Amino acid sequence: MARKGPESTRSAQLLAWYDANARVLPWRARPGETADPYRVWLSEIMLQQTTVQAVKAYFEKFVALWPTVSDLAAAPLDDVLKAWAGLGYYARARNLHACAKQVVMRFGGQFPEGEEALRGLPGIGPYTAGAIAAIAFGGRHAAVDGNVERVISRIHAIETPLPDSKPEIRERAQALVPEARAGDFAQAMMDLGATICTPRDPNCLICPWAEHCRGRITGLAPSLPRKKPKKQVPTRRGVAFWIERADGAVLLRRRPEKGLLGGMMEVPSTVWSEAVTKPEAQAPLSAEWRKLPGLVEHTFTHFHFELTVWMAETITDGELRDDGDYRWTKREDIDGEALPTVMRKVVAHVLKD
DNA sequence: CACTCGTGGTA
DNA sequence: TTACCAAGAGT
Repeated sequence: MARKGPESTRSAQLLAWYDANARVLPWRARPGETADPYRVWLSEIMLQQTTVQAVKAYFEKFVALWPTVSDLAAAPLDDVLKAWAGLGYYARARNLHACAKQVVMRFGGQFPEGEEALRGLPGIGPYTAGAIAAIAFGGRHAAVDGNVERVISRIHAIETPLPDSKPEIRERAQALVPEARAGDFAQAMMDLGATICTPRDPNCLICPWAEHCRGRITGLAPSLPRKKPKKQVPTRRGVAFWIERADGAVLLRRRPEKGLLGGMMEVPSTVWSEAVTKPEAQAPLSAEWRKLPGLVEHTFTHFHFELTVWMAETITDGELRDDGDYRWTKREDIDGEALPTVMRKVVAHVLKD
């Protein structure tokens, strides 16, 4: 048998560090426990571009509501969207539900073990496929997320900016994955990135890889990985229409399946653009409008948003101008609706007066 | 490949 | 306040 290379030495060092420092997380199997692929998958979807802290409560809620993938697959999509409301990136919730149904229909309720098969399921991309294959099934796969990109960029002092450096990073990450304990190794890499090899001010003094980290040795570590500059975000504006019926119910509308906040509920609003012209012509119905003072502000990933609120009361509900997916919701039921955060801000803005 | 797609925390 | 960032995927 060939002598083991430097990669296996480094893998062993990191696993030893992990055994002593692993974080305890709700979705993570304790030492000796068998990983539950459903919990691994659910957590990985929720953790996409989302902090551990934000995910914890949602993860607990989901496993309480739906303990198995079959339970989740059997739930109405709207219930899933309601439970996901506030977590963001709502395409994940729709793909989560679609994926659960496929796992039941195509795989008898058991997640496939292969990275390739996992990659073909909705919402599972290169990172998540590798993570599930390694963590849930022990396959020798790298799970290359933002943490791993940072760690690998630093130990090899890769100065090529992202995303151009992705192929090299993936290659170097895969070379480090040990024959055994690939799942622990994947989680160790992420723990290292989250607790020591942090974006700002990395703590190289206690890093298990400090000795041979090219980034630390050259002094480049804190400035890595380099990234291509991103364009600045524009501002969009709109008007939301808060319409109350005589019995106190409020008019809500479901957004289109695709696009921003797809499938979620909203307080009916105009188009969102730089300048809104003739808001009253875009209202769901004709009414005497009262403009609420103040603004609802919200920042999305790629634009800032300023929403003003117009209010009106109506006697009947048979005068809607279009055949949009409207629903009258009682005031006390609004909190339970699938409202994204920006729309909850609208509700709070109206109710505070 | 560049862009779209949320939210909350931090310096 | 602004900017960046966090276990990315889909188009």
